[in-house]
Amino acid sequence: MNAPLPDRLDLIFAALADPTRRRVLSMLLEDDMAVSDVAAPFEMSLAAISKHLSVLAAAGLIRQERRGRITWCKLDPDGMRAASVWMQGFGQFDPVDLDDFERFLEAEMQDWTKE
Amino acid sequence: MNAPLPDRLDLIFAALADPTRRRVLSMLLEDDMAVSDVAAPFEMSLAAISKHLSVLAAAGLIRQERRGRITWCKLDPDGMRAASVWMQGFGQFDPVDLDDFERFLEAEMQDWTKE
DNA sequence: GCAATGGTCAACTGTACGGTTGAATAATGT
DNA sequence: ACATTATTCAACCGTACAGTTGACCATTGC
Repeated sequence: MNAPLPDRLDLIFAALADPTRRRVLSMLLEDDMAVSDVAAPFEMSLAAISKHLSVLAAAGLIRQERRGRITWCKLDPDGMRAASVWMQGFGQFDPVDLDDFERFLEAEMQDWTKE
Repeated sequence: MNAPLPDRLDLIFAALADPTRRRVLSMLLEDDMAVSDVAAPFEMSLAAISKHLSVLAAAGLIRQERRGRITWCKLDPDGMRAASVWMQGFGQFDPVDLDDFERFLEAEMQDWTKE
């Protein structure tokens, strides 16, 4: 069930390469959500979002738990941490600047709403 | 010239999603290299590696500097750091464990030589 | 039971990607 | 000048991916 790490990194980074999926992750950072609720703010079909969620789940970035007829989506930080640790080795081991992170998130927000 | 951040993250994560390119980055972590030297340990054509290097350069993960007839490839930690910072926000802000990183690199190494 | 809601599956489309080969460009060595 | 080395370019191939639509389960409400 646990794929070799390089393959897992393939899945994780490929999953993160899509802006829609990154935006979904940011949404889940605030709260667990049902699939429909995740899909609501997007302009694409529910099926498309469902696929994106499958990609994120396969990468170990989220976990989906079906309860009744709704499927809850929950962030799974373990997948992300694996990739993050891998990447840290290239950044000259600088301490992480959380202010930077907030600015980045803001920049993404602006992009979603600008169009 | 500086693309909006989400687009940059697209490029960065997409570049990292390929195991060949991650392996190239690990090689460059040890030393700057000419294109041919980068290509040597791989079983694919030089042109293929050249393309991979272009992808990495476009993502801001490496920088290529042509001197004479050889093109030197050098790791550019800035691109990676941008993505790393973005990711840290999802990992519960845990401190980075460099021992983990070394184990990960080893795992990748094993995979390259296994076959 | 029946209709509505929540989500996935299947088939299709267009486009991007990883790889190949062969020719082209440019700098070096003799 | 000429051959060699270093690298890219161009055209092409197969496959994977993001999106669509429509049919297909489940589960809940009346």
